Amino acid sequence: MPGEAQAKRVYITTPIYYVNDVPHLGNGYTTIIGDALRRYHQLRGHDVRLLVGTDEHGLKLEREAQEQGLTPQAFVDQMSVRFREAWPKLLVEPDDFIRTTEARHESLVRDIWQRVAANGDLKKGHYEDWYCVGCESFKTEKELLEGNICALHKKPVERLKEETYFFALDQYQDKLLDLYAKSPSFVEPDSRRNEVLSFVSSGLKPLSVSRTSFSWGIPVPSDPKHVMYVWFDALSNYWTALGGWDSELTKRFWPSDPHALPTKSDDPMVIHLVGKDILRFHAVFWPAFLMSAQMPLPSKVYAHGFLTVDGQKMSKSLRNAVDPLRLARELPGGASTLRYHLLRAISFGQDGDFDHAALLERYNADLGKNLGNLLSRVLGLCVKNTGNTAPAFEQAKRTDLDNAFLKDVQLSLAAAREHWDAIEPHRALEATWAASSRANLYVDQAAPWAEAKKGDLARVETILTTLVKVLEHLSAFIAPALPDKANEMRAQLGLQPLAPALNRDLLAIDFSDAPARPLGTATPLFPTLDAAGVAALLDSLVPKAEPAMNESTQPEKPPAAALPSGAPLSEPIAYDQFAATDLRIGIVLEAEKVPKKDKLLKLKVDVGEASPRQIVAGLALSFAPEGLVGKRVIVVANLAPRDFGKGLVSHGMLLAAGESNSLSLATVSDDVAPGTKVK
RNA sequence: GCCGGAGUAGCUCAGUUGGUGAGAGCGGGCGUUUCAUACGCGCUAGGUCGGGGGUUCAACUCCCUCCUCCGGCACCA
Repeated sequence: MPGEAQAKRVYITTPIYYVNDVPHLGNGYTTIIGDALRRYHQLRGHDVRLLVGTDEHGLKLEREAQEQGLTPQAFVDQMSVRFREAWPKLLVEPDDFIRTTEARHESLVRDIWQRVAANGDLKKGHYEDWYCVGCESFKTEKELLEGNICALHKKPVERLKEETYFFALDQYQDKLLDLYAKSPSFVEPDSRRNEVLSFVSSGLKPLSVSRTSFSWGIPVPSDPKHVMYVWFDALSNYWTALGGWDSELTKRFWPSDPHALPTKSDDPMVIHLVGKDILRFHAVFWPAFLMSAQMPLPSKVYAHGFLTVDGQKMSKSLRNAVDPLRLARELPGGASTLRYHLLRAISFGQDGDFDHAALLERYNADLGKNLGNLLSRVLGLCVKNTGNTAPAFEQAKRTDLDNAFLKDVQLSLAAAREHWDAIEPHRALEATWAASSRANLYVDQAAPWAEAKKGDLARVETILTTLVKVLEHLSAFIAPALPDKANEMRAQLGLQPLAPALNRDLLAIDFSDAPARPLGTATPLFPTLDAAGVAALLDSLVPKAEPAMNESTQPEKPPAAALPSGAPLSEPIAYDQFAATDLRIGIVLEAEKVPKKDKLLKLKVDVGEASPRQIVAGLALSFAPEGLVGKRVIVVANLAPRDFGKGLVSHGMLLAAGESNSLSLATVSDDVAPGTKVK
């Protein structure tokens, strides 16, 4: 459209999902939000782009491929397809799908790396620490659970020592704080912003950004025995997917000024949607990388919460049991119903509960009764009274009742737009449905059937055309959440499908006069479910309760297998060094939880001495205190006392092995006396 | 333990700079209309606004304190 102002530009990204995972409700949720926002902006006539993709590098995938006898590339190829094919089934239509193994990505990541290096922010050094294959990252000991278990993946970490490049993250502490201060909406919601703030304020350390211990990654330019740390690689996708330095898309969708704040109004809005678990990478590392490379920053990192399912934590098993694709197939109203519920029921940004019963209630109440039935009754009235046409819509014919109705609708829909702009889908939909409720009220107030009985056809026509006009608007306003249903609704209203175009606002509220026009054929848009139908669906869709104990007391148990075979052994030691450790058999006499310390138990242990010792151990996630009493344990008896503050001192430690939440205490048979030496 | 957030009707939550009798949606109960997908509309919640103190003419809204929940950090040598 020549001559028109440039459309507002919006670039929305979801995380690229690690291909070892599958599309599940959690990442489906993020992706649906992204698509709903994309559709909203598209309807407003904005220049919008949605990027999704897959993260395909790392040790974990290299090993997985090996186990399956595939090359890494072949393995990730087959895995990536699952995501690519999943999203359209949720009515998600991304503009691009980036894979970190694509050449277009790799070459540009190398460019970024070189700019960061040129800026003097990459230094070679050595790193030795625990490494979690699941996270693709080193863990400080403080981040690990009892028994060197990764807190996120509940799997044992490995001891790795290797040459690595360090990124000078510490040099960016002040600049990041400055960014958060000057651009308060860079991280949202506020509670997450505070967390980021406190993390950065507490001090940043250089960040290890390369590996030499595996090869499935992007080689470091000029030092190809290193591959890039997976986050350096992965985060860059948001930018590389646009095509790089001088590409058309980069100019359109990435801000141009590396020194400007990301809120400059004439720049494109770059919105990263992320789960709260990966906020730090996006809100700290990513802008620091970009600053170092002297590249412009995104506008906003929005971290949403986690979902529980029917009030329960989404464990691995549940996560697999709640399959969004299956819901999209089996729910009445299909993917749109799922989308609507996710967008409407969960306050975006907060943790939320995905409740199957609430979903069906909402389907019946909001979709079936409130909106679906409204459409049905209005169209039915039109068939009976106006020859299935929408009569001319004319201001002059309207009464106060009609105008009050339109005024309220106008207010609600305007509010809905504002809420979409503010990334508050739940509020936007609430406001949209307020307009629908208002229309139901108006039908009753205006009572066109009564006017028809009186023979006042002109009045009937005015009422019905007013309703049809509002339904037209509703059909567009529901489209971000319920794209297919929006167009079905429009077909019934005798309208063409929504056809977004740049600078054309399809969510404009237009109550200007319009001529009469024919309507389409009415058919229930959202057939309501009766009680039996609800029960049957619930029975089929709700994951069956775990047969064993409930989740909270018995967290998911990784396989009993210990460290992966690749774990390097520690350096050999002489016998004397071992002998210096005085291991004794002890019997637990008392055990209690240490208040305010998640993981600590305070024990009284008889190690054959005059009086029992107090030992503080990080066992609380695995053992109920009372379950330990009477157990024989192996105690490191000559360990220096350790003070936990407030007079809580530990005299020794216990040997334990296994998984974080299901630790196994090293023990001996019952006939060994306390104090017996172990060697 | 430190930092942050939150505790308001059965459920999910709104409640602006402190001020007329504390709200919405859903569910439940009662009533009612008949155009409609047994759908709509109206009425109905006797809630100590987590507990306790305080400031004030006046506090859900400010201060202190305690409790609980949720995050983040810390805590297992």
